[in-house]
Amino acid sequence: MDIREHLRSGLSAALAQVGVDSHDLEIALERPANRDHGDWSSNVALVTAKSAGTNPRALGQQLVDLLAADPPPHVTAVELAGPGFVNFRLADTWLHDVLTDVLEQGEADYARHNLGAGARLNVEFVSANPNKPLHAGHGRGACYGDSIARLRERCGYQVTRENYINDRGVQMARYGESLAARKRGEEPPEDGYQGDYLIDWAAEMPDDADPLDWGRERALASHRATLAQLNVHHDVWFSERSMVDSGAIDETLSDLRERDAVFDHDGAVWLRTTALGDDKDRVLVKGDGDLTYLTPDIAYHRDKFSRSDRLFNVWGADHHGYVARMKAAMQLLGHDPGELEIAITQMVDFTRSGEEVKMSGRSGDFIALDDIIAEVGPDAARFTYLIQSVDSRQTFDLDVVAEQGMDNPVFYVQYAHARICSIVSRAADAGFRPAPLAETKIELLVHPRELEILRSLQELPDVVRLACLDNGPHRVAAWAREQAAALHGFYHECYVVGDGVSTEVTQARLALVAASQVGLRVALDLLGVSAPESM
RNA sequence: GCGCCCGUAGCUCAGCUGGAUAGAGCAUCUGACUACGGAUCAGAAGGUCGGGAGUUCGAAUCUCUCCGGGCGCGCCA
Repeated sequence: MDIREHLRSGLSAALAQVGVDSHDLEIALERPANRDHGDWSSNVALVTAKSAGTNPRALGQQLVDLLAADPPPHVTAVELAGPGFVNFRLADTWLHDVLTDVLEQGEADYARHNLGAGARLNVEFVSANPNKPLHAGHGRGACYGDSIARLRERCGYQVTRENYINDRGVQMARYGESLAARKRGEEPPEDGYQGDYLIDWAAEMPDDADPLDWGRERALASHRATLAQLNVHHDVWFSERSMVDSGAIDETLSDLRERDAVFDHDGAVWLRTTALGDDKDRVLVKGDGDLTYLTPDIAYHRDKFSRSDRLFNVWGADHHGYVARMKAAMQLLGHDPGELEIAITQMVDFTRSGEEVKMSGRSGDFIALDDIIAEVGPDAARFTYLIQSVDSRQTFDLDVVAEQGMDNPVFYVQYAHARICSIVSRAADAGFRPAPLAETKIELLVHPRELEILRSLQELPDVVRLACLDNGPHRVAAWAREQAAALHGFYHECYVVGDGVSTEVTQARLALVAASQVGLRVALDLLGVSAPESM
């Protein structure tokens, strides 16, 4: 049971005794940054003093006196501090409860939540054009989208990972022409695709193949292989072209027409998005009868909604301007725009030896995602993409990330996991077998290093919940680093197996490292990074 | 001009639904194994949280404004 439940009910009862109604109040409890302020602290007195017609310190003192007279479990002291904080000091036993929780719930259930209540969530990410290999910039969205999916799965959503294939329209026609030209040994057309990869692909292409169809499959095979290296696997690859054949696009247009969401003007068909927060109305069908890019996109989102309760899109920074129109379009189709979440990932810069590595979309002059993975390895690539908030522009230093040393947090975390495996196997060699928790004297865990591991583990459920709520997997990466630091520090000061260590302490510490391992495995899995047993 | 993101230690970044003395890694300096992997650990130093104003018991966090950087603002995709 979460210690905060105990403290909350104690505070709630005390508030009732002094005549403050706390029923509709979420009593905040936090771990003070400063240890001198105790193990847990509440600001209820500061928050409620005004409405109670008193001042925070006076109210706080009343609460402290009541709580001290009848302390909640584990509480050894209750103190008033600062402007009116109620601070709790706890016996180490509260952390021993954390150990029990972690080991009883295990990797499968610790830090699992039910925020989604089983709702079907469609997470669409990557969705790169099927006419070139994935480039380094795609890596961020790929790893982010996949970790979002993992977080949501752990938090009670039924997730579908989806990749949209823009396989219709002029850019695909140009791609087919470029591929055919390369096949003939010619340069691609001026408005075609210039990248060297086309030379290789053309060489692979059978003489009788349709360049567009074959080229589409070739590009998708390339995407699939690259993503697989990053441990990213989509459940659905959804073709834009399929919506022409299925009539989904026409259906969408008539649906919008029936809802009076479109109007005709200057020979084009317009969507009324201004009424819903967009800058201007948007053309769906151009004067020449062609569709704009927006129309299939709307049809696609309409289709996703037909099979999902909620949608989550990962878009690059260059697409943030389309958020308002897509939300407006969904609203015009009768959906709650709040059920469509769109995350924007800021751009990534690559440096090597401090020098910027140039990327330009023109003439296919880009760093291939494959090359990044080959240079730094899949785990380092994933961890690096994910350790930073996607709201910030990222600088990805290839030298630093490729280094298998201290500059590189992924190895630091993985090493902590490998080290635990090593300890366990060492203990096994010395004749120690994992004992049932009931027979383990976990109350022997009193060293500050031991308790630090447990404090950190106690935070993991909160970290996972928050990371899910604010779509920030980087929080999990930061936690993993902290847990690893706690483990390494423990390792140096507390021997698990050794001449001066009693059997009981060895058993207790084996339980402790097992719990740390559970936490590390949960975190690494959410990040899609492997947890090696040796390195 | 309008919209979104960012501005925190020398560098790369956390912290942002308000909490007490603003954190981590790297870099710099000083230390630590005759027992579990030194890819480790301990310590030191390092700050006008871009500037200003406001909200209040309290602001890196919320509001306004200004400055600086990035990305967008098509009957292109």
